[in-house]
Amino acid sequence: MDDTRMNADPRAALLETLADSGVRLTRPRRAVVEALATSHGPMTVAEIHARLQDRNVDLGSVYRTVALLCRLDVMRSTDTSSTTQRFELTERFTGHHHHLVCRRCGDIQDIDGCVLQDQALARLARRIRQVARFRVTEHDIRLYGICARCSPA
Amino acid sequence: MDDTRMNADPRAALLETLADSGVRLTRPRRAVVEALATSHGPMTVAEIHARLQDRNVDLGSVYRTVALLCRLDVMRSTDTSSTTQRFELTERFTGHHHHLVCRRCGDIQDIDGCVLQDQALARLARRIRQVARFRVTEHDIRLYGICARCSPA
DNA sequence: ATTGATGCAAAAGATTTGCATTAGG
DNA sequence: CCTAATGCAAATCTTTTGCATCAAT
Repeated sequence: MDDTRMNADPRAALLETLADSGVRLTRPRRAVVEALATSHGPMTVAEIHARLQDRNVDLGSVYRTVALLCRLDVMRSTDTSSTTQRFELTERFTGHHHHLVCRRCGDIQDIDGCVLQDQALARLARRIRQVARFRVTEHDIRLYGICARCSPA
Repeated sequence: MDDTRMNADPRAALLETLADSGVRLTRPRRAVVEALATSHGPMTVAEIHARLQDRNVDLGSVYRTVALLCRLDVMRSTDTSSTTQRFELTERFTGHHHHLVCRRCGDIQDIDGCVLQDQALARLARRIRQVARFRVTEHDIRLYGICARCSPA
């Protein structure tokens, strides 16, 4: 596990991507970018919205902003077992990382780096391509358990 | 990756678990067990229900059966990026396995076995317990890409 | 016969969408 | 000024729940 997290503060890069894409830099979009900049793991839309309390942004606009950022390949919806989607910045903004998933509260945090050997991964991908005709392009390791806040003591 | 899938047909074990738990062995429950027995990966409730077409089982009853099986630790909700939950049998019925997740259609299939070295995993878990106070109990490796059916040719 | 489970329908969440109005460029 | 984007509300989709009725034991 190496410790290179790409962007401690991806704010500038995010705003630049938005500007380059030609969309308007609106108050709701700036607000969402602010919220994302300080996240330590995938967030639900409601969580993002909650960080915008005093900014008076409509929940629907947060949904639309997240959808926009997904189209721009800036965010993606991560896997969750719950009925509520969670979104995170793509790895070009966060660096390669994996996830700690709490079985009790459902919270997900990032862990930087990767324990999979490139070599082992390549071998597996080749094998899967042969037996399942499935082309592997990315991977995620998810470690499930109980997070600090949910731990008995 | 070793190839020990625990139960080619978990049907009997499932029915036995239900019987042992003291719940009634009803028509809808038998039907759901049938559907699960032949799955090759996590399914949505709608997909399970679809396999029951002619059996005339209410969608709500499928939801309730799945919830029951989750309480009995027979199934669990797996992670998905979509807004629709997917459920799979727990590893005591399927054996340890990981997942191939299609980025295009969202379908998820199982891959038996594991590429993570026990040793590497143990080291990582220890580290995470120290730095994040998070107790790892299970893990999943997810390989994303494009499945055979979604592949151009 | 009992009572747990079902079917049906209504309710609750999460997400998406239509439309009149606002504000970014 | 022009029109993309917002706010608000209605619509949609998934999942949960209440209740009268049915069927497993």
